Amino acid sequence: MQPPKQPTGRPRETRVDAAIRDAVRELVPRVGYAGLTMDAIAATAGIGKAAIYRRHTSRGELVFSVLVHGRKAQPLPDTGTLTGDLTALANLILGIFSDPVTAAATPGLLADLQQQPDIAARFQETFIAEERAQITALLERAHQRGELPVPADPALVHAAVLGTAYAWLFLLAQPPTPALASRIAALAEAAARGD
Amino acid sequence: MQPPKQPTGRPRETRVDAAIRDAVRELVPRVGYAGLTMDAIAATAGIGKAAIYRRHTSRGELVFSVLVHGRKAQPLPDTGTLTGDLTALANLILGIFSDPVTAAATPGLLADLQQQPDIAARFQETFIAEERAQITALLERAHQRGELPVPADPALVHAAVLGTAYAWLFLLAQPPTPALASRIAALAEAAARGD
Amino acid sequence: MQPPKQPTGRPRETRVDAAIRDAVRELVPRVGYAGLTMDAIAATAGIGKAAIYRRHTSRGELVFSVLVHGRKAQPLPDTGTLTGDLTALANLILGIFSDPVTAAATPGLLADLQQQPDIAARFQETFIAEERAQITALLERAHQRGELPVPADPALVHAAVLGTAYAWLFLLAQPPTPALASRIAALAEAAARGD
Amino acid sequence: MQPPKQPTGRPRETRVDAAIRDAVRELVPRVGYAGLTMDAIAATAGIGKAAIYRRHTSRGELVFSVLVHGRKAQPLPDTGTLTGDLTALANLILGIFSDPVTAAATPGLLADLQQQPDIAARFQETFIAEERAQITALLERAHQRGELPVPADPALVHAAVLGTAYAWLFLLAQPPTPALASRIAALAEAAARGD
DNA sequence: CGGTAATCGAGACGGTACGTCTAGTCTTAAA
DNA sequence: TTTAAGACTAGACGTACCGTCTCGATTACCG
Repeated sequence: MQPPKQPTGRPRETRVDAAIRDAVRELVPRVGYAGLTMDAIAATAGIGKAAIYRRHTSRGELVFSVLVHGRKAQPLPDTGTLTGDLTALANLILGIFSDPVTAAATPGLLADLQQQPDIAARFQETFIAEERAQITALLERAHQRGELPVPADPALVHAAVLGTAYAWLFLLAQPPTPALASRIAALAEAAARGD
Repeated sequence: MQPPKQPTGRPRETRVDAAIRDAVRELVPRVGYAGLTMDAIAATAGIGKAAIYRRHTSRGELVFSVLVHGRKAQPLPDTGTLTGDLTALANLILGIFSDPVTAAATPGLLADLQQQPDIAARFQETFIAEERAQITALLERAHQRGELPVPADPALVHAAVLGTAYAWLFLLAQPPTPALASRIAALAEAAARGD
Repeated sequence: MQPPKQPTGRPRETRVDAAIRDAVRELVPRVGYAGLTMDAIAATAGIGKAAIYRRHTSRGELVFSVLVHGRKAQPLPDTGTLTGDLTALANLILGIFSDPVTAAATPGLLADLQQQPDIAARFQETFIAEERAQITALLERAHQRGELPVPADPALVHAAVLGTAYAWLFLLAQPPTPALASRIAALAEAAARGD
Repeated sequence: MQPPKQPTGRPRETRVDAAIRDAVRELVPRVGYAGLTMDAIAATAGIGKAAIYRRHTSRGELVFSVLVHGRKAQPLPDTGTLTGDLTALANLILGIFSDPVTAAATPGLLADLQQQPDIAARFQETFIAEERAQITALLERAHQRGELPVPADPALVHAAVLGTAYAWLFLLAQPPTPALASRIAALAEAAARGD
């Protein structure tokens, strides 16, 4: 473990980080992920491009950091039933995907992950791992309550909830219905029971 | 009914279409969707760029035409049971996603669909609509056999099968397991039963 | 000398040659020499590009043929005096350069000559050689009349008349004045006398 | 009087201007004006195309700037006689036209002037105006010495010297002879005397 | 309080792909 | 063999973007 390197020189301005974040959030819904350019971000934020590259290594890493890494973890409530917990999870995921900024950026972000292993790893370690921990916990609670006779596979439940929501919105391009979360929860519960 | 427009001038060469298709199939797994350039396609195919742009309006439309539209429809067998039919469907979808060319291109292609409504529409009308028809048919057969007391929602089954497979491979980045198809089929069956 | 090769098949249509010539003459003043494209010529003439290339080897050769080679030789009158003959010559050259089509095409044509030795040779053998013959003849007549004690150098007279007119119009970009021809004739006469 | 516009950002590098100039001078004699491409200039200069377009609006403007505008004015000596001054002028002009770079570029450059009024104006204001000033001065000196009873027309002398040299080299495609300069001077002197 | 060092906005830099355009060739069916 | 129509290869065009670098000015800490 290296010593925390005493910083010298002029300190970075928090204002710049905020301006970058705001500029990305403003631009992504308007021009899309593919139309997002570093020059436009810098111009919108009123900063220089060097200030961005001092904080982020590439455009993909920038968008990832702003949209995924910068997201505050949303805790899931313990509703007391497996169905309730899974419905809350499905609602949470649908909420994330329905946010205009996330919706516009997600497919492009996933495309970038294919080519950039380091960002893909961070995606797994943060967003995916956090969700997985929540799922593992709620399945464990259900197992302890006796709702699940055998321990469920968290990966399959994860894929079922996340994938069905993603496919509904981005592959089938259908608007979310009020009942969607509970229907996703139902099929995820079936996946958990393994029947 | 439009008149069959008498073609004049030199007809387009089938050889060029084939060369484009082969070049894309060769390049995509090697350089990825983002690294695919029109110049490289033209050079690899041994043709001029104008010949590509005469046939395709954009890189996204080109890859879509080659990989999605050019795909021959694969019929699903009637296995006689809902479980068997859904397992065959899951296997078919996993097979498509596991093809090296498709796997390398799919996330990038889906990202492009967000920005290009015309291609998105063609994606819905071809790939999605064909799959939907197959799903609708197999659910109808199951209903007639009495396996499904009430008619199932094809859209939810579709999202469940397609999305879970997609999430497993591209979001969770896990290798497919031998049991994956049958487990996807099981949760899709639960979605079909609506329980 | 090869036999005059008996032509077989469909004979070439004179109409096509005329259409090409008219199209070039129409387009050159409008779009300039640099803006002249083979497609535009073919479209304007209502013919196919192959019909042009069957008659001309390149764009430069086409414009040369139409504008220089296709020009009917204009005979100079024998005015009886050196001054009169040279003034007629200067008027002839100024007239050629003042024609809208020739004016728009000449600088571009000369630029092409630098790169295409075969066309440059034809330019020398036709336009330049014809003018040179006229100049040689009028100088010879003046010598015989006693106006020129010693034979003059036709090349210098040629350069003086042709060059001064060209420079006035295309290098100095000045409009021709009524007296210009006689003033050019005067300096050419000085060049002929060698004083 | 406009404010001296405070420059911000990274200043342009002199090195780039020099590299562009050198590349053009190297390429023009080798490939000709028509064969000169922006890509080749950028590659030869070892710079990006954007650096060229940041400085020059078109190929014509680039070559003009490098070859005409970048030329250092060559002063004419006061030889004390009209003949001597005109011979020096003719030698100067023949020298410019005989430079391999200028010779290869001049006809193409003049062709471009026909289509680009802004460059044509700069050509008049720099190259032509400088020469005209020199000619006006030497004619004035001759008038004051009594060599010219009436003031001569600088434009005609200009056209005579410049045009005869141009025609000799580029229209008649003849190699310059040792006596050429003095013969051009003689006919220009006749033009000055107006006889 | 003056020096050191990293920051800031601005924008030029090399490199590369884009989609368009042109030249000159070739291929069709019809004449 | 010609015709009109138009597809073909090859390659330059001028624009746009990425990620880096350079400028003068600014802002903290350290001695």
